[in-house]
Amino acid sequence: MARKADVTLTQLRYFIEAATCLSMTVAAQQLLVAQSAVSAAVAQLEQQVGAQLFIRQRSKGLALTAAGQQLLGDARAVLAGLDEALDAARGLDNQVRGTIRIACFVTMAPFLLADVLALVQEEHPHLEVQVLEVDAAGARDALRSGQAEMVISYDFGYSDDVRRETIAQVPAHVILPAAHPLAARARIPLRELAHERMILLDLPHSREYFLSLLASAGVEPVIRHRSHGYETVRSLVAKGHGYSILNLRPRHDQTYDGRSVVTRAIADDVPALPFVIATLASMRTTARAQAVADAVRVVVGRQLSRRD
Amino acid sequence: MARKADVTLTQLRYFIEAATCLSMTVAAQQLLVAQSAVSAAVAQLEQQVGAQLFIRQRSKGLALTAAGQQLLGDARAVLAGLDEALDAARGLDNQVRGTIRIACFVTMAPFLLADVLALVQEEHPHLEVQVLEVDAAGARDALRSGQAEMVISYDFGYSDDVRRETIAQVPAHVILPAAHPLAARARIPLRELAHERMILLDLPHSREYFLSLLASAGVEPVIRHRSHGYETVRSLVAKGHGYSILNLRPRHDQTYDGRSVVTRAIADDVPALPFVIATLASMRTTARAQAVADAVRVVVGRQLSRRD
DNA sequence: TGCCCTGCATCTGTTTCGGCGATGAATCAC
DNA sequence: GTGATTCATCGCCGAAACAGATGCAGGGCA
Repeated sequence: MARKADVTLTQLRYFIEAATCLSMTVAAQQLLVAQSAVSAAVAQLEQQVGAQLFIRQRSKGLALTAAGQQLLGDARAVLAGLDEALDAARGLDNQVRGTIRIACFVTMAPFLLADVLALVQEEHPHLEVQVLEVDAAGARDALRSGQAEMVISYDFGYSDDVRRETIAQVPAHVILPAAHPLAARARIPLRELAHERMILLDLPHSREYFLSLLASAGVEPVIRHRSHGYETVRSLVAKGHGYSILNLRPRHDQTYDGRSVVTRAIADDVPALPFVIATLASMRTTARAQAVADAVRVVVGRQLSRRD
Repeated sequence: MARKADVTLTQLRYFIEAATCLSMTVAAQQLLVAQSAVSAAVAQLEQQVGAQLFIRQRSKGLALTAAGQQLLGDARAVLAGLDEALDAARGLDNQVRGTIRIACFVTMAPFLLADVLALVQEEHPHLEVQVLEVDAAGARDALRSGQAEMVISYDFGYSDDVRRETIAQVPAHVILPAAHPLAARARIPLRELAHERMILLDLPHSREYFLSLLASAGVEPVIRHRSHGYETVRSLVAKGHGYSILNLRPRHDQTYDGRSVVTRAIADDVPALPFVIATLASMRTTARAQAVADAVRVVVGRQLSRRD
């Protein structure tokens, strides 16, 4: 006996139409196929189901058997369910609702997420955003594994299979203890830092970036401390342990432990960090991702204009 | 954009297997097809759905996108629903449950139905029998149109597309008013009825049968009354309006209006009426029909043995 | 850094399957 | 009987699916 697994959607569709019209000839016209196709499809379906579905009344139409009646209803339900499932899968790409998972580079999170999430919620109340805070390696993994549909980060030399949209350029700056002699200068040449002690924000890609800035000015830094934590670095600097180089810049200079840092521009012509929204090149951009990207652009634009 | 109507069950099955294995290569082995087939099927499905379902991680497996997650669950549900529907359609042919519609020749109904229905209900509590009382033409129509899956009747010269199983032979007999001179005879030669007045049970096939019996004895009957009703014929006979010829024979000779008839065998060697169970030759006999047929055989067997 | 292994995509030749059109068989209406 | 209707069947064809080989990219390892 033929296995039910071999039943075809076409067979079901032809059967439904034939059962609806109670005529294979009419059904064939409706379906824009030859009558023989309908006849063959129904015959196959009957064989595979193992039950007679129609009673053939020569020169009259068809009549449904009990099994046919039963299958007609069920088959309609199955096809409707399939359509619904496909629409749902489609809809997930095209509607700004449901859930989107994104990743955000850890140091950026406190600067952006609150505003971005608020803006998205305002614009698209039915879209829920789940955020993963990641480092450079984590960003790549999150994209690849599908854990995150998009990543907010710097441009960590992503491979070609990652699509990047640059939102802004974030210049590096120097932070110093308030009492530091160099704090008197408006702009600090990196060369001047050669013999100062440095507090390094020690994150995978950031680390190499900071060191490359100094190297381009011929400076090999004296690294006094390393930390994964952005605020930890600031407090170490404020306490007088050394200077640091950072990109994002809080709106104030206070630290958690009540001190403060001073922020100074870099006099050298050094590259800023590209702030990007990264997605997989192999994935079509969904409307949901676009909505979040829009919010990020707006928030970043606001923060840049405030700083001027 | 490709229409969702072109989605194939094979595509769904391959997709589900690939999503389950998180690998097209493994899925292909499970499915006993080439890896290229799975790859192509998934690619087509993605195109037709209009959404990306997998994230391809070279040299690693696959990861499901949000749309893929969604579709995986829905597709499984659809396939399960389809299997269920096919099983249901199949089951209707193989299980003795649900509903069966049969037809019964009108004059037989009061002799058989009560016992048959009781027996079926006893043997198969989950099987409901719906009965249509029909004449000879109605029996044929009921079969053809699917209104009845089987018919209990005499053999009305059904065409070849009707399968007949003969259950019994029902001999014709003569009924007379109690006071009739011929009532003294144990067996009555038809020739003796030549000048008697006849009450004809006037039903399509029965009519021709009764007249053919008389004709075979060279008798052209004097028809005094015709009636479609079996009991009407009996009461007319009891009242003395004439004689009649019938086949089935009540267990008593009383009539509704308090009179009685006498029943006498026919002396001539005339053909009995074949009592048959008729079904469409083009339909496989279902277990349900078989169950009812069994009950009919038992009931008819009982009634014949009682009469001896 | 170079090599191998893995895993998906793609290409090519082959086969299978579904559909078309014509024909046949059975029935009904006239 | 004749024509019309309706479904089944047959031969042919084209498109689609498949298998197998190859290509390509990334990860792991030495």
